[in-house]
Amino acid sequence: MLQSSAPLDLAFQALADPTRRIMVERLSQSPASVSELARPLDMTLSAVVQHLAVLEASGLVRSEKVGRVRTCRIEPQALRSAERWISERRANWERRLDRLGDFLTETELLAKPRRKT
Amino acid sequence: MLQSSAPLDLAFQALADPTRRIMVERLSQSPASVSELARPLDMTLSAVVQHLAVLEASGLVRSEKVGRVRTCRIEPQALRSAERWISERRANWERRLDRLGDFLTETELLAKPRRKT
DNA sequence: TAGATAGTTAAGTGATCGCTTAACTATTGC
DNA sequence: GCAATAGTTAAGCGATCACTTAACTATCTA
Repeated sequence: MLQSSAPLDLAFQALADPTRRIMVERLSQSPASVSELARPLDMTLSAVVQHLAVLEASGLVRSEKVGRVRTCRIEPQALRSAERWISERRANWERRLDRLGDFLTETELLAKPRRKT
Repeated sequence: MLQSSAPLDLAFQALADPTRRIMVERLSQSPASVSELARPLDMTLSAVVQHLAVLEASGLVRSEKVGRVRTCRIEPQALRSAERWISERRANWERRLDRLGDFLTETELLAKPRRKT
């Protein structure tokens, strides 16, 4: 499925890289400049800027430049969308398992009504 | 950051592809065979098998073969880990925003104690 | 047992990724 | 105004990705 770039593609793609997760982690504490984001990372500033571009394209991070400093901050809405997609699927599956459990219990009760549960 | 393949890398990587999200979506309804997973997808069975391998490597999906049919089902635990990573970061950020809000309100109250809020 | 069904595996291909180097621009402090 | 700071951009490179084709292995059914 070539070049789909739906919002969720971009968000999960962005979160798939450990460097970018470190950046998100950092930004979840407080906003930070590009150099601050780069500090703990073992790569060139250039690489960090490129990661930042991915994060911004995904909507997970927003930034604005004042003077020569670009300040980056997290955008919780995009985070929420990704989170919701997962939780809905998981919830759906778990609801189904519950119903199945109920069904099995019922069936068992009908088959051997004397057995205590 | 070459070949890190931590569990979260694999999970988000797996979820980044729309085809694989369709497969997870399908599996969140009920278990399914490889061919059933392939039915709505516009690609060869071979490609679907390869996507399935990615999903299994990520731990999001588990499968077992009986006779010539491989039945796939969702593994909610891996889904939960990914979900939790996101929700913790988001929660962290939002808690911070709340504290900031409180601080600003307080400051405002101290500065202009007469103003009603 | 022959033919259909269900899936597997390997090899190849073009596109995208994650990075580097290098050259550059804009801002700030002395 | 000059040097340091902060970030940007383009080109290039090897690795990985999402496929395809093709050849193959089981299993089931008539």
